[in-house]
Amino acid sequence: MKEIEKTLENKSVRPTAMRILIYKYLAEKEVAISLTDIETAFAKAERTTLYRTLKTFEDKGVVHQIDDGTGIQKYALCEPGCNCDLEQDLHLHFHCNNCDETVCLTEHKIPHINLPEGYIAEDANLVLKGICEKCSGQ
Amino acid sequence: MKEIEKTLENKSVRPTAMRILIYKYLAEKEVAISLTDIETAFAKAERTTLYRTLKTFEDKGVVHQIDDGTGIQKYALCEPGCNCDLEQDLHLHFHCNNCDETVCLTEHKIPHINLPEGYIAEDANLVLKGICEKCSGQ
DNA sequence: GCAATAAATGCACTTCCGTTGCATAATTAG
DNA sequence: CTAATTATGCAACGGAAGTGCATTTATTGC
Ligand SMILES: [Mn+2]
Ligand SMILES: [Mn+2]
Ligand SMILES: [Zn+2]
Ligand SMILES: [Zn+2]
Repeated sequence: MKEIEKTLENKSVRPTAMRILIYKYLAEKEVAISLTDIETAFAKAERTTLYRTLKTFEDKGVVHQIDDGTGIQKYALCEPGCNCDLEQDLHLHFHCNNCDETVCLTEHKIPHINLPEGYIAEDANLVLKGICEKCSGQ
Repeated sequence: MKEIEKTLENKSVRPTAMRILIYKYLAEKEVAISLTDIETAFAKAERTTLYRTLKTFEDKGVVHQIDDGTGIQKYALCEPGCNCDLEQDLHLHFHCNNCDETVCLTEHKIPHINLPEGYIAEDANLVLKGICEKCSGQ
């Protein structure tokens, strides 16, 4: 479990008890996680601490934020070597209309789009919505 | 100006005074509009009426809703013959990080994506963010 | 035209989520 | 050990979406 502490320190995030717990929680879930999810999982902890932990993780590149169109901010651990800032690193996300879960499809990059004259793209977000593999019965 | 009344009636929306005003407002703006925008433009009108007008417009296919990632719901008039439900009608949206405006790029459809086994796509949202033509100095 | 009915509007209030200020506790650096 | 920095706890705020219900306005059947 010293692994996690190493990972956090490498990203200059001090490995406090709470942060390690949250990291572990994120690591064992394979879906995008909201603040409310974490709040529920750690009912005794302070909401603000959880909130700021996520923000710190985001700032330091431990997680990336996901906007899946539900209006609720979600987060997922960055892949090792992930470079969220760079456009070529942008993968798409899938939101299941049935189970309401959102997953990263890290292998599926957002295709390049030719914009009209004068438009300069700096970032992109592509969310597909439908039925996930778990819910589609296969 | 009977044009607008006709358009609304064709979509089974009763053309009340307020609705016609809001329609005109949407028509003369070439960017996506939020409830707050409309609230500002029609300061004397009731927020709820404006809110429900947008919802009615959306339900009846007068406007389509736009999620540009700002967390604020925006709306734009549907193109004549637009079929927002159908996947092939999905166009992308561009949000300017400078002027904070969002526009429909109705000519740019969202490219088809090959999802992993088991995933069934029903809907999609693609937002590009960057500098718009007005702000890019050309 | 008039009463009965349906739809639109106005007002108040709520909920959800994200966010901030500031005091206290814990950790780190000198 | 002390001072400075950082993390946590608690309370409160704010924006935006949404709802319930009374009232006004429009529509329909007669
Ligand atoms: Mn992701
Ligand atoms: Mn659009
Ligand atoms: Zn699912
Ligand atoms: Zn712009």
